[in-house]
Amino acid sequence: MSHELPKAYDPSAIEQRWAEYWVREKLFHVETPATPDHDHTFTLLLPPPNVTGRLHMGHMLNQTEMDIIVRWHRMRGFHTLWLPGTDHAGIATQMMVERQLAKDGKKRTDLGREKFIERVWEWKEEYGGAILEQMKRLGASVDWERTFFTMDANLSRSVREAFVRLWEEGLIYRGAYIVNWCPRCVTAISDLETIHEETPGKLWEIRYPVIGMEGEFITVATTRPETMLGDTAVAVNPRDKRYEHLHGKKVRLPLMNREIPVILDELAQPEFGTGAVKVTPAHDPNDFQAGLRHGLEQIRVMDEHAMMNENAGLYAGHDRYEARERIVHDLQEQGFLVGTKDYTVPLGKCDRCKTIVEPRLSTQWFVAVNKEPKSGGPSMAQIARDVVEQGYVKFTPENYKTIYLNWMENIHDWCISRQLWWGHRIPAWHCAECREIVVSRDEPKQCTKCGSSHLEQDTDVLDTWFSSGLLPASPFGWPEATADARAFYPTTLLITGFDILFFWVARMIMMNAFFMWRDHSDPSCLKSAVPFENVYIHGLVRDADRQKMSKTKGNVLDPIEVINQYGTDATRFTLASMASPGTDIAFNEQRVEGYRAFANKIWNAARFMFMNVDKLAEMGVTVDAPKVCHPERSEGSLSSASGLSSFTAATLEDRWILSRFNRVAQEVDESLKAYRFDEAANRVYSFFWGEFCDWYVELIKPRMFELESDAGKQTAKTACQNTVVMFEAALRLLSPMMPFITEEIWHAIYDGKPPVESIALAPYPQPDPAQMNADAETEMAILQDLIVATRNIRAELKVEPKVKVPVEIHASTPQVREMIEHNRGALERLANVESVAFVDAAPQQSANVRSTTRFDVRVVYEQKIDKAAEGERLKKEVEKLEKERSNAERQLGNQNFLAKAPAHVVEGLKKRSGELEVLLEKAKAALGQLGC
RNA sequence: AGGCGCGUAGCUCAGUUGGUUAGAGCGCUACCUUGACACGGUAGAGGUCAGCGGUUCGAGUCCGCUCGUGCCUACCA
Repeated sequence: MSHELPKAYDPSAIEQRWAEYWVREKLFHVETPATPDHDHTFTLLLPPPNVTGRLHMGHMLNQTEMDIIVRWHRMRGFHTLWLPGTDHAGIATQMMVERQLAKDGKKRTDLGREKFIERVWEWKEEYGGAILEQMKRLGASVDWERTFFTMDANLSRSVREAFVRLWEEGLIYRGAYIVNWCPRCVTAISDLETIHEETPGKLWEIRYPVIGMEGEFITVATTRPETMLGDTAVAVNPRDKRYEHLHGKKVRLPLMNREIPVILDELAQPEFGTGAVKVTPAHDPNDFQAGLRHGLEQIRVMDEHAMMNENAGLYAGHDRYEARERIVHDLQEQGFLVGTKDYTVPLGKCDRCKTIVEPRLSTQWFVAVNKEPKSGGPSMAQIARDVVEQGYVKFTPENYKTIYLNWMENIHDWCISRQLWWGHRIPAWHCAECREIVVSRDEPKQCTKCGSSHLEQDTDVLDTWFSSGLLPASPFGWPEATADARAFYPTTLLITGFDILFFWVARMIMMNAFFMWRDHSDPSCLKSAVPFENVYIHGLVRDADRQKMSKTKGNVLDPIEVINQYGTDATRFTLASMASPGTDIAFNEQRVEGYRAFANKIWNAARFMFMNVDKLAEMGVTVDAPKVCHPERSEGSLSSASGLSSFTAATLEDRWILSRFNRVAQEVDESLKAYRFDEAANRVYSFFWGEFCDWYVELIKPRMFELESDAGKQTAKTACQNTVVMFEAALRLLSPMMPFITEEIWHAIYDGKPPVESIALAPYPQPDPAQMNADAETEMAILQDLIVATRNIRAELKVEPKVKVPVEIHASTPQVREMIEHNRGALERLANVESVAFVDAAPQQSANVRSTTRFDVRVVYEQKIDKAAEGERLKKEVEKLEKERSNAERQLGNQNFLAKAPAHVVEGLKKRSGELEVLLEKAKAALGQLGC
């Protein structure tokens, strides 16, 4: 093989190419298996981004985590499907197109519903794929062939099916209730889409004169005085003695001059304020309920834009806040305003446009989540609780289980209708003759009640989350029991952010579990009804100062720009290395720089490897590329081998790196099983850089460079072969986290003729206990200590870097001595040592000596040293050792400790105590030698 | 108003069921262009684990309180 990697690592030169290759070759496409095999299938649904979306850091974190898990499973031989799609995003998309129309001075009503929807589809075709294109640059290994859209024909069919079934079960109802209304979006929104913010406001106290009782008033308080125009009663608590004399009376509503009754209702709480409350059934949810209890008239005083309407008397035509000012002014003028207080109100705002929500009486469609279906069985919320309580859906981190159950416990009916045009139109038709509502999967020809053919479809569309709540069953063809559904449902895992836990995760569990459970032939089987078996919830990506990224703050980082600057691999690795469960990520560009350096390190290690392979090739010595088998994907069985069968463990460093690799492979597997992306990333990082590059490569260099004799060439061949084999395996280990650079180097190792089309299809290294070697690790640790100690003395003595020095070594045992003798070359090379001499007695302590329990090493070098600094260093060490020793002595002298602590802890401490004696003695001797 | 979480080196964070010497990256200091890499190498400085009290042979880890800080949920005028 002959390889020419460019001198500098340049991610932009390779990443685009591989991203396109993976898509073009359909490498991550999976067929539907003929026979389902859930134990060896891994399915994951991409939380579908909005068609209006642009990729942000949150997406990138989410997708990096998913891609790592997906690639890891795929390489371990699972039949792996990562299903992508986009969401039609009702309000957001409609707003986008409306804005486009506004540029031509047009409104959607100018076009009419049909033409407008056509425009939205055109928009979607043109711009809707942008975010998916961006995803490709991240290397997301999704099955592009299966990309869905929530308004595709088959998904729309699922939506209609779900709606009709819920209607038939009596779980969908329509009626006039108070809903959260956004006057800017001109639609109802759900409770969840209303965000509450404590906002400073005012509390106005107004007195209503009691009719027939001159000089008598009832004082009420309100934060929204404009609603008083719609008051139809004043409520007092029946137990409230203060108002007993007013029972059955009427009051005159100021400004409107309307007579309204004093009613007795628990709505009014004696402890709060004056104990009397104005009742506005058309503009407040509590008042609405009270209104129903007392048969009060509902007077709407605002229109859908929150402008005061014809019922608002003098104030008609004014905006709600303008009207408020005028009303307060007029009340003051007319002597009805008793007081004004500062007051903090929890204001509801529209999640999308931040407009203050107006509670509004309007006719909407609702899902009764707590109600039992007509044909029997538990409610939707009940099933949603059951599947989680019984562990069929597992949350990581676990505390989200409690949060979820808590929310599910207090869940209210869900308003699912929206007064928009873009979305799934409600499959209900109103009879023009008899007002009957006909709910149907297909457009009905005639009214089921009176037979009239004058039917008009309801104009509302469904909440976007109604359709996404049917994922992942819908793209698999629900309600049909398709082969896809059998093979891939329930999905294995869902990875998402906590911000959509209630919006989406909870609704998916609720809707899927409800329908699948009822579909199931064996209804006791909740296990197979769930939409996914595991949920992993990750944190938020914040800026470097832990601030939430937001457009208004201007601290939003565009992942594509970060990628352009540092490369996708480095950016992915950064996110992975910081993704510790349960915590947010403070995204720091310096960190990305560090991981770009890591990629560069790998790149250069590869160049070193290829340089030597090529040098040998020129001498006629061939180094073979390692053989890698294709994971047996149809079987789904895990490849048990580390892929290191052609590694020759000839020397200590060989045995050591082989052992370390297997141990690291094990740790990475364990980390990923627990979604510890940070641990997995850090393990691979420190292995590749801190062990493979810093030690192994340095240690084998002598073997690589001695090419004079035939024997030398053979030694070099083995060393080189080992490097290639180890490198190749390490690439596979790293590949899920850094798919691009690993793919590039991997193909280079195989000289463009790899055993499979992609490293992503090669087997993931699995730990092999037979290749682990505790002795080699211990010996290597001693050798490393020896080298570091020697370097340490050199630095302390300020030996010129280029000067080689002789050392004397006293080994604690013959075995240690033998090991050092075997590896004296390493010591000479890595610590710049001229010669090694072994001595029988431990050398006298001095600044030239370092001691451990295994060896003493003395550098033979005469140089005036900084006595003060050396003394300082030794004093510190003695202090530290003494403190530790006294701790140990105290513990070991404690009968309770000896009796209660586990044996290995006691043993360990005894051993350490012995070591401390030796080390302390030596350190003290050194200090004495120094004359301190 | 309820609920949850966090506070460990200058910065960003690890620290698994309490167990011997609290770690990493970046930054910092000194030295080094050694035949892959200055996006590099070698050595080093830096922590009373927010504070107080308790449980325990033993606490960064468990419990209580205090201070600081962040988030979620909620129809009280």
